[in-house]
Amino acid sequence: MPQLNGGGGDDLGANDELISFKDEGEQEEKISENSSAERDLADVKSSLVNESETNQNSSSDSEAERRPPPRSESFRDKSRESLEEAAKRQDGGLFKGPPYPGYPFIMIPDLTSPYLPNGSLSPTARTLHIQSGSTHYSAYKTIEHQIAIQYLQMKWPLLDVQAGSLQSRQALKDARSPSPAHIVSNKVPVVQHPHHVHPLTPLITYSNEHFTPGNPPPHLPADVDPKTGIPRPPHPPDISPYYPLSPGTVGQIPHPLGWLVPQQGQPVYPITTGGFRHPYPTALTVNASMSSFLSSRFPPHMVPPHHTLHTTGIPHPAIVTPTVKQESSQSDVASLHSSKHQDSKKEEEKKKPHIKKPLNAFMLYMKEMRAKVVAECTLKESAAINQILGRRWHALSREEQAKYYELARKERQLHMQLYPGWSARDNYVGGYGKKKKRKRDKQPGETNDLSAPKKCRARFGLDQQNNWCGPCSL
DNA sequence: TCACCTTTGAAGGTC
DNA sequence: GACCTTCAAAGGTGA
Repeated sequence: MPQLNGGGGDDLGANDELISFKDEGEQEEKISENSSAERDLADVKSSLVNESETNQNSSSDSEAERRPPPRSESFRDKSRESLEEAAKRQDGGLFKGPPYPGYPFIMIPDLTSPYLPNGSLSPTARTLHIQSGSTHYSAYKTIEHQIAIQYLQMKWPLLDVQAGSLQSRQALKDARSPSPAHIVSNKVPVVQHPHHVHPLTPLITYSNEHFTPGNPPPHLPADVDPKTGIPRPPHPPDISPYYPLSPGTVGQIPHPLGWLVPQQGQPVYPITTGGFRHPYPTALTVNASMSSFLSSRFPPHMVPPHHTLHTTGIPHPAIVTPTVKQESSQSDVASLHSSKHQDSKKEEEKKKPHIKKPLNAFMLYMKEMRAKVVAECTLKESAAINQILGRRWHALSREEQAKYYELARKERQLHMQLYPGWSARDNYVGGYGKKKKRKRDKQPGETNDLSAPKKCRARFGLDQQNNWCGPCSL
């Protein structure tokens, strides 16, 4: 399988990415999850039913010989079969584009990726970005917009602001005006509440809770979150909901760089000099190409500071300040009331902000697809949803998976640039070898007797004959 | 209130 | 190198 890194020397990507598909033979996976929801669910349902049948059969020794192969292989085979069958049904003509119409990566390693192995933009890509930026320059009135767009394009090539999409450009231009487009968007219906949308990156959602939504201007139509009831700002239709144009997108925040600037009533991120706060503080600093580009293209006062912002104590949204969650009140209060400032300083130093791990490909996929699965299925239990997502993940074509691997690779790259000294071990509670919590004690390959779909079936009433859960169609 | 469940992948440690 | 462990997201569930 294609090495995503393409031998480009980038060791950030996992070498074994997509290798699992080798085990699946040469299946012609022309099916994507973009197949109709019904068909997709039917496939999932079929797989789950087969699995359940397998489990049922496993209880009978007399049928042991007729039992399908081990579960994992069984699933893969079944998955392949179901895929092939589905491919036939679809007559090969229903392949719709990837969920990111504007996605510029054609997953040919190092041929189209605008990033050099070292993570910086290649000259060609940079040129493209600049050119596209020029195009947008005519469309936007303010230079602030230009900075925002350029930065978005550089950091998140998925963002369809440069795809020449008149719709997207119009959407951006009219971001302040109400548009129902996001409602009818055919994209993955992950219209997350800003509270759940990472403000920095389209896909990583390190610490969404830092960005509680502000009150939208009265003139804006409030897209009310059905769950929370909190109004959401309209979202540009062609922009993946993961992209943080905003909690508040453009329209909600007066400042054109509002997505970079703390919203009112959000003291989490202190505003630095000039009020500029960047969600990925060092991203602009680290990326020399972008930095020089900004410096040369915009007046100094428009260019974000180049010094190490993140070292100044400005938390990245990936950072979950311990004081917010766990170690909060007690020690803080103690430090406040303590006359020993030095001790409190030491304590504060010990309280290193929790920098979350960058999301891997599957996590990125889950974040995108979860809402869709939840919408299609009555299930809301994450364990069950994750099982479905896991199956869908395996059902994805290589190309589609490659997108997420590529995204994950870039996220890791960016994360590593932002936090050079960070290690995944930093997040280990109690250090390696000391379990934070007890998880399931099962042998590799062993599954719990009560899988999530089974739980679902048990909960909603399993049709034992069909082994089918009516309410969720699984 | 919080661990658990459940998924895959990445990372780090151990042997 | 193989194997193991932990964590990343998510939200319902149960202790």
